[in-house]
Amino acid sequence: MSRRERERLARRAAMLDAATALFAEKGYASATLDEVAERAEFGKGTLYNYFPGGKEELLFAVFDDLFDGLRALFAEHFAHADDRPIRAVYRDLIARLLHHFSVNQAAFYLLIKEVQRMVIEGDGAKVAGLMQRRDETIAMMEAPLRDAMDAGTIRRLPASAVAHTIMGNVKGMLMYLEPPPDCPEPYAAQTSFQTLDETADFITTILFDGLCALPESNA
Amino acid sequence: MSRRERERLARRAAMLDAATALFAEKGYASATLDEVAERAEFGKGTLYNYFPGGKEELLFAVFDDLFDGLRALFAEHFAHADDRPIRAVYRDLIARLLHHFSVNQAAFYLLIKEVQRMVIEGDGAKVAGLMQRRDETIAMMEAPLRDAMDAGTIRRLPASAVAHTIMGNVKGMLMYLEPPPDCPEPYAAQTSFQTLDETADFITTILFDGLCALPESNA
DNA sequence: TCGCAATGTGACTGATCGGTCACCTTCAGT
DNA sequence: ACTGAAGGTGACCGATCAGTCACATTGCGA
Repeated sequence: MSRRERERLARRAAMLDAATALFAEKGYASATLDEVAERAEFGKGTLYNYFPGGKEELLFAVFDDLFDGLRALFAEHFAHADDRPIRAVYRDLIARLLHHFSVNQAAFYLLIKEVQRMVIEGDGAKVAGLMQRRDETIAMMEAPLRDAMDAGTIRRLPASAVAHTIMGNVKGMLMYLEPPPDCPEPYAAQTSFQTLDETADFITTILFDGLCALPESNA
Repeated sequence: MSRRERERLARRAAMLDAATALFAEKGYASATLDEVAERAEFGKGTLYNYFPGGKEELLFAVFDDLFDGLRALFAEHFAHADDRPIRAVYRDLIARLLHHFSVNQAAFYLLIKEVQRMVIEGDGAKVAGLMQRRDETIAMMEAPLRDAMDAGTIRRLPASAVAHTIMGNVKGMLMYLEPPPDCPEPYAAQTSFQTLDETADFITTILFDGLCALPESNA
């Protein structure tokens, strides 16, 4: 039982890794199962033993992995972040998210691109499930926001919209400053920020302090 | 000269319209030239008389149209917006953008989805040109921001990053509150905002006033 | 050691679709 | 009216790829 099943899980993971990388590199539509099989070092037929639903089941399994990763990040972050100032908690969360997506570029591209595509092109039930997972994940940011609103520490606004806004700005800034992957010549020069920490500060400043609230007298 | 050429332009426009709608509905990869031809009420071969580069040339022509539309919107907006308070100017711009994309959903989906896809999957030169058009377009928002920064009205931050942030938040909120197009059942309920104006206020409040700056004493 | 059940495999198939081209229609100029 | 060039057309072609299946391989139990 153990040996066999452990191997099975390892193979499944290898396939998921290959699929994740390829879907991110070439896009779901352009990646072929032959390539996935080749990269995972299995025959194509074997993919169908592990993912009978074929290419689409593979994609959803990849999504599940990505959301699990994000949820783990949120859970871990908020577990250690009690009773610190809300702005600091979210500044660090934003920095963590930037780091997470920066290390794990495949996750980043899949979440901004393929989730989007499924939402737009996919059929009802599948999309609904996907959106629900996405919203559940993002909703993990909401409770501390609500608490802070109740405590009067931050402005009262729809918490769900604020959570989506934070996530959206993380993705947006990464998009803005990492338009690669293979980055042609005339790009990348004017990115404004050198480090992910600077980027996190920028996002935090805009979202928490606002453009209008001037820091000091200013010139 | 006149009659013939006018017709030619009208046909070209009809093809572009059909392609825009179909690319937005089904995605570039899934839309077929047969469908485009059918919807435009032309034979497929005719497409190649107007767009010898085939499907890809058609896509880039569609992009050009979309960016032209956005540029016209920016130009028109800033032409009438001298010496009003910067926050009001951008609140109205955000409302206009929301309205523009809301009316012109195809433009919205293409800009968030297919431009993204080209950036990630397309080859060097094509992507560079596309990014340049996008950046030129968004850059039209920068000058008034720089002026306001120089005047000390708003916080000094990288203007390009701020402009991309504004645009990104417009797109992000539309994404958040219109996940259709065909909208399955379990969705759409929890959108937080009833009107585009409320949405514009939300974005403006977050970006200009910030979450931390409390309006009045608050409870 | 043998046999068989479980699993791996990749050549094959059917469907799809971008792009082509030989033919047809239209219409401006005479 | 006639004619020829310009432009429209859709059946066709070749390439691609998801998914299948008959066969090979593996490893466990006896």
